[in-house]
Order: sequence, then structure tokens, then C-alpha cells
Amino acid sequence: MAIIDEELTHMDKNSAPDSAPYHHGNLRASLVAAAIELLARVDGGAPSLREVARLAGVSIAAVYRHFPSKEALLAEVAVDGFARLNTRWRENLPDVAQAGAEQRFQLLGEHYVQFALAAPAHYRLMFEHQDLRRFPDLERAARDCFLFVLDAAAATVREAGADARWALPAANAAWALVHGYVMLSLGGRLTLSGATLDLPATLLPRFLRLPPEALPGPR
Amino acid sequence: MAIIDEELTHMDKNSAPDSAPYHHGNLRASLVAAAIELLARVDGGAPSLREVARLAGVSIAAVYRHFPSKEALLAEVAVDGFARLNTRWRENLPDVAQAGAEQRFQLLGEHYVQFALAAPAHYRLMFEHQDLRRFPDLERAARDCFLFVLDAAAATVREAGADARWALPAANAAWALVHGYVMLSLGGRLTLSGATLDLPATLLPRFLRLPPEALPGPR
DNA sequence: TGTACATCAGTGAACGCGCGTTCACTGATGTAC
DNA sequence: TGTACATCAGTGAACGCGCGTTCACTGATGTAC
Repeated sequence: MAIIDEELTHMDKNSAPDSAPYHHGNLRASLVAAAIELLARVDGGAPSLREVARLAGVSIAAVYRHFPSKEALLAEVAVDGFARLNTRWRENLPDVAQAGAEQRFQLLGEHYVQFALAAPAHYRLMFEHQDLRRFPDLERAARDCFLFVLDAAAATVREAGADARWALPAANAAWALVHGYVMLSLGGRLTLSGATLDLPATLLPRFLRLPPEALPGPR
Repeated sequence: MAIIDEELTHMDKNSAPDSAPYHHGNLRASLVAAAIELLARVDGGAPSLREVARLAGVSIAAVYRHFPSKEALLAEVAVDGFARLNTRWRENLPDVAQAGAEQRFQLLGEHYVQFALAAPAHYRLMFEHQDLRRFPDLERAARDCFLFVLDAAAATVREAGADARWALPAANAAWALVHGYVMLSLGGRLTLSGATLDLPATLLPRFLRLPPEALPGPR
């Protein structure tokens, strides 16, 4: 979010006096913004470097002043996605004191699903890099989001009076549930029975047992 | 499963008398088998037609005698994946009478996860076709698997004495949970907290609330 | 204040590559008579 | 039983394409003196 807002501001600022200066000013952010814009257009897949450069109004080679490779550009785009998700949560979720931990956890899941369904290709890209270790920024952004989920899960587990060690597996299970729901939904796999079905927004509390009361503790 | 077994048998039969006859005999199945073999080799992504033809020992153009396009070949490969999963379930799951519906449902989930983790690229491919309507065989194979899950979910819901209308959303939630778990796991996203974690094999009953007892019926 | 110059951010053209697909063809097969 | 011929399943070469990346370059910027 931050990157794009900044960039749009910059673009406004620059486009007024002279439309196409030789030095762009903030091409790095513009390239990321262009890639996100292309991801938002139908058809899915990651855009080519050439398309990104074209939309940013710049030669292809200029990209290499700011990113060592296409992969690195796309990693930055993924980072931006996780940052937006994180911001969305921080700006919209109520305090535990206000809403209670369980309801807050549910709302977190709802925002997650809405975020993903609103930008399918961008969301997919966020999970496409196979080796996170090669992109520390991406790993950090993804971990920050996961830690946010973990916090919320821990509060819910605490609220329910269960063993705190449940928090980690519960957070993973919750993430798996919403991620799986999103991926199946985007792939058109949730109508296979013939019935139209959109799982209720209350996906998490209805179907996720948190914590599993019947068991003494995590194995 | 069926396709490949047949094919291997055929290959044995043929390789004995003359090693490379002009007419292959069952090239269609061999191409599918070759694609699956390539998917099993590291590195992920869908193989190129050229690689598939090379491994099958045939010219590239020969592929077009059996499939109208690369996409159609890969759709057949996906069909084969669903067929194998279905077979695996039918051959390994106990009766409801023996194991009880809930435990059977759990075992179904375990087999699903093991299937996916044993053949990651093949599994991914099974979910990659965006428009199932263009590949009726694929849609049918996927639906058959889903209906198998739905059956098992329905039995579990029945066993618990809950409203039968819970079966469909419960089946979808269960599928979302295991699919999400598999996809995150394959993408290396389940160790983001720093802790190594493999969700227990008892993923479904521990975390999936089936049916959600607190609620009167599906919304 | 003006100028020389190092540094930075762009350009335009070209590179080699592997891809899916198509073409005109040839060799093998099986069937009618 | 032998032969003509339609049909089918392969081959080998070529097509055009878009791709990521690299090259030698030029224009703009800012700083030391």
C-alpha cells in the first residue's frame, strides 16, 4: 500500500510540469505499481518484463537499473502484497478488548479471503516463489503476516483457556483453511457437486475447531 | 493408475521383440506416462511438449496425432491424477461399518495429503486448468473425487446426528483445509514462524469442527 | 558564479533460446476383391 | 492366396513468436574547485 500511494503521488507531481522527463524519479516503485496493475487485468499469470516496462513508459533495459532480474521484481511485488494485507488487518481489525479474541480471529479470516478474492493474480504471486531464502524481504513480509495470525490464534487459545502450545498448530490450520478455500475458489473448484456454494464468511469459527477441546495438548 | 499400468504392460510387451517399431501401439498412454515421469523429476513446472515427446521416443509432431494441443495432453495428465487419487481411496479406506464414519473421513484426509506430497508437481497440475468446462473428462474426474469426499462427509454428519445439509459445506471446508495445507507445505510456507512444524496427520478431526455443533443448520 | 567531470539513469538494438504448432512427406496396416 | 488401395501413425524440417538479458551508448545531475 505504502509503495503505491507514494508512487501515485509522485506520478501526479511529475506529470503536471513536464510529461516525460528523461529521469523518471522513482522508477523502481513505478515498475512495481505497473506489475500490480497488469496482475489486476484479467487472464491471470505473471506479466512479462516487457509489458511492465511498456506500462511504466520506459525501455526494457531500464528495468535492470533497479532489479537484477525479473524474479527480483516479482518478489518485490509479492512483498507489496503481504504489506497490503498486513496494513488491511492493522487498520480494520478491532481490539481483542472490543470484540473478543475469537470474533477478531474470525474477522481476520474474512479480511484475508476478501483480500485474496479481490486481487487473485497478485495473491497467487505472493505464494509462487519456491525458495524464500533467496528473497529475505519477501520472507520477512510473509513472516510478519504469519506472526499476525499467530498472535490472533494465541489470543483465541488463551481466551478459551487452552494450552498455549496450541497456538502454532492452530494458526497453521487456520491459514491452511483460508488459503485452501481461496485457491479452490479461484480455480472454480467449489462448484463441483453441481450446487453453487460460497462458504459462509464465518468459515473459521464454524469449521475450525479452536482449540480442539477433546485433546490434552499438541502431540 | 489404470492408464499407466496398462501402458507399462504394453511397453514390456513391445520392447521384447523389436525395440522401436514404426507404429508405437499406444502412444497416447505413453505420452501421458512420460509427462507424469517428467513431473516427478525435480524443479516443478509443467514439462514442454518437446520434452514429453523426447522421453516417449517419438517426434514432436507425433503428439498431434493423439492430442489437439499441449493443453489437452496436460488435461489428460490431470485426469490421470484424479483417477489415481480415487483408486487410492477405494483400495485403502475401510468401510464405515469397520472404522466408523469419522475415522474413515480422517483417513481419507491423510491419504489425500500423502498423495499430494508424494507427487507435488502432478498434484499442482490437477488444479491448474482454469476453465474445467473446456475439458469435460477432467471436470468429471475432479467431480468424482469431490463426490467421494462428499459421501464421506455426509456419513460423518449423519453419524454425529446433525442436519444432513451440513454435508456439502463440510466437504468443501475439509477439502479447503487439506488443499491449503498441501499447497502451503509444498511452497515452504509452514515454517515461517521459525519453528519446524508438520501438522499432525490427524489434521481433519483435530481442527475441523464437523459438524459445527453450536449452530442449528447451514445458513 | 561558472566550469570540468564523475556518476547515475535512461535508450535502442540485438542476442540466443525454447517454445507450440504446422507442413508436406513416408512407412505400416488392414481390408475388399 | 495375392494384390491394389484407402487409411492411419509416424517423421523431419521449418514457421513465427515472445521472452529475459546484455551491449555500447547518451542525456541529466550534482559536486569540487
